[in-house]
Amino acid sequence: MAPKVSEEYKEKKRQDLLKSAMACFAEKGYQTATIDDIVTHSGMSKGAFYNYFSSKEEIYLTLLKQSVYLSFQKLREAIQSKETAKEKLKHVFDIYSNLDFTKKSIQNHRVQIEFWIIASRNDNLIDHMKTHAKVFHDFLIEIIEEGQKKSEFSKDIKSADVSEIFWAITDGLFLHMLVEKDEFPMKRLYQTAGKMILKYLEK
Amino acid sequence: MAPKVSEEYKEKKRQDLLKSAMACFAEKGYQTATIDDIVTHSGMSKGAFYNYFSSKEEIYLTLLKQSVYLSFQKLREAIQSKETAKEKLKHVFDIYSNLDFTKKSIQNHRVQIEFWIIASRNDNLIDHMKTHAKVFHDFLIEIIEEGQKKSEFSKDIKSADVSEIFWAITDGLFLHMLVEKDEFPMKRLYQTAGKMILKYLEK
Amino acid sequence: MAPKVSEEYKEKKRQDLLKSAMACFAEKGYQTATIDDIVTHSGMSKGAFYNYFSSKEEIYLTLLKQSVYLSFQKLREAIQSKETAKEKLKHVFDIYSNLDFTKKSIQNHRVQIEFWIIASRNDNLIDHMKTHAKVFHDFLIEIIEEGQKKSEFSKDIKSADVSEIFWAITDGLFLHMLVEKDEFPMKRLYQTAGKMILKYLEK
Amino acid sequence: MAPKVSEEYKEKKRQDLLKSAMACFAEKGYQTATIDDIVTHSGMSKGAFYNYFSSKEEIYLTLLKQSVYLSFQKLREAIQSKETAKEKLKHVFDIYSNLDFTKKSIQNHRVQIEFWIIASRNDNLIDHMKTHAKVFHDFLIEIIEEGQKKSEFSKDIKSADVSEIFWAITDGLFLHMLVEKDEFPMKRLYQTAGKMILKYLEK
DNA sequence: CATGAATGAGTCTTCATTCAT
DNA sequence: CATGAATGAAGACTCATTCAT
Repeated sequence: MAPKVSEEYKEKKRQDLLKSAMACFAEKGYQTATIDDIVTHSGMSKGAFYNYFSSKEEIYLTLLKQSVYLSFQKLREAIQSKETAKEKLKHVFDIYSNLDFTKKSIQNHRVQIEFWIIASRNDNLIDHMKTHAKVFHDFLIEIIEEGQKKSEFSKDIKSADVSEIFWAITDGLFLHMLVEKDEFPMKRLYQTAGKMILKYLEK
Repeated sequence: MAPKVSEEYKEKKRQDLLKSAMACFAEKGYQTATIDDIVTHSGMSKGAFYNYFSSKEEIYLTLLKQSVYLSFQKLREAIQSKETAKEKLKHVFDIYSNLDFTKKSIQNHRVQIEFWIIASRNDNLIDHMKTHAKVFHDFLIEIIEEGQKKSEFSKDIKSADVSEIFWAITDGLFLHMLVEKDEFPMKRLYQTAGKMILKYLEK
Repeated sequence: MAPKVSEEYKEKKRQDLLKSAMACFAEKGYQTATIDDIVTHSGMSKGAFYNYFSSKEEIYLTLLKQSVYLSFQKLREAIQSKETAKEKLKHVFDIYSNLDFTKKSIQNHRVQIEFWIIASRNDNLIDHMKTHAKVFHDFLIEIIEEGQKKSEFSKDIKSADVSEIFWAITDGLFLHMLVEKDEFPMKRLYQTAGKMILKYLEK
Repeated sequence: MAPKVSEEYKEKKRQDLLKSAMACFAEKGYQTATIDDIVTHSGMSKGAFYNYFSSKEEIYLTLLKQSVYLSFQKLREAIQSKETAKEKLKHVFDIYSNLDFTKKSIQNHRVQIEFWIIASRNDNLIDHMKTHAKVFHDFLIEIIEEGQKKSEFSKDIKSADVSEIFWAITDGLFLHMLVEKDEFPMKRLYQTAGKMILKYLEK
């Protein structure tokens, strides 16, 4: 027999909880945010929460998987129209430097970085983290190696290292932005970093 | 009334507690590490702890202030002997790329990054953090501008931005190392980043 | 308004729920088994459950009343063909010593004993329990006194006490069997107990 | 350095908690009695409880071990002065039939029997239970076999079976007493059971 | 009647902090 | 000053029961 509420209804509630959880984890951090915070934020009851997620940890992980997945999807799509490796790379820099650095967006990044630290203390989560990191890492390596094949970029350069440095800059800048907030010239810094990397890649 | 114990004795106990606290916060994180963990690690009693620090938060803050201060001192001393700005900069890269990436060292960095996140949620701590960041930031700006004055580096470049990117790379790489652990070629990555920055700075 | 479904249909569902409840209470105990366990086991919905029983307690009580009733019916029927009191008594011993000590049967006994304990804490249930106990108790007393009248058994013996001891042995052995499980020589023990009682009853 | 409170003080508190726990488990049962019930009964705080026992389960187990141990100690001591096996056995019957069937004593037995059921659902506890049961079981077997050696008792009888039946009667009678309460002629029943067993053992 | 999502009081457990000794 | 037992507020999670659909 069909369930009394539609799947869309349930999915919406689930997403509401995820949104509330993101807001709470961002504001207070994983440990400090409570289930009560989340359900109060979402207007649901505690019991309802546990109908959708089995634990605080589970919603946290779901949140992370989802947001990482979504941001990677966007990245991949954005690149498709570009021809040369250099253009692709530039576009990646553009995307990151044009992110809306609204409060909400910043908070998402805070959750991501916090997770990185939490994961580093937990063997189960580490694998999870590595897998996600690899997706982004490989994505950039692919572009760089394409550029090397097409002789846009120097062949003497280790693509993996440049990719690693790019993501380090990304995470490092976000980390700093968390503290510096409004005064942080994220856009300009990102573009500068882009130039720096391109200059290094070019022969 | 004359104090019953010498100041040195008290200072030693304080330092013991700080060391234990660092070990515990590094291993478990600020929220997860308990006062019990710290006093057990240090061999003292809970009562003793509260004679030296008024709260868990206080020892955490003290720790951070102290450890940042120590690492900056080392940095400043290390470059004194160098002549040119380029040499100084290279030396900074060298220092970071030759850090001992032992478990203990990694854990200290984890504490630092975690603090960055915690601070970002607390207006009182943010100022604190900014002040500390500024010390490192200014240190690098000074070197870069010296290089620009001496025409070692291009004058078209914003020194503050390069400094910011350098510290972003530093924090970003440490963040990634936390997860990748032993397999992470920190040294090579640091040297690559150094080359990248130098190439960008040079005319 | 005419009922929408037949009485048989409703009774069938009720019995299904009772069976499921017995299985769950047996497996997990009254407190630990949940309504969810019961409805999952029966394939019904929680709402359906509450159409047939007003509470967890109610289904529990219903179960107990029913199962005690059933087992007594069997006992009474089994005796009818026997002539002498001694034969009747022996047959009771036989019936119990030949019960199938399958997992399911053991679990039923567990439920019975557990109910005994739960009832002992609740004045309403105690009367209930006493009434049921009395049925079994009187049944045995009747046989023994018949034997005394017919001079099969010694008249110096208090029939009620022997009956009480018989049921104590029965419940005690089942209790021990719950723990000893497969290794428990229930059949032999029951027969030994039977001989012991008969020897005592005989002049 | 010496602890600030004596070991006796701590042991007393521990025993207070055990007493309170026994009272609460007896009154409400393991599942229904709460930590709050126990600490309220003992006049301590919830936190204090967890200084002495790590969980509700732990205090429950401790309680069981202790009370079983104590009652067995008493039993063994009581026997020592007796010469013949028959006298020993009679004395065991006497001890049980002269137990004070006060409310408190009855409640202890309720806890014991309830534990038997709980243990039967948990593989870890079952072994525990078997071990305890064996102590009592072996104790009786020893006496019976001594009587067989000395020709006080028939050699055709399986000592283990008689022992098993004795303990079954004991537990069975206690179970029934829980429900019948004051009206239950425990003493007389126990003596009757004793005669029954002795008659069976004698040649 | 059936469904199963929602409710929220109730439970165990943790832990920063206090304070009598 | 040192000790560590005591405190109790707070938090994650459960589950019998209700009720809108």
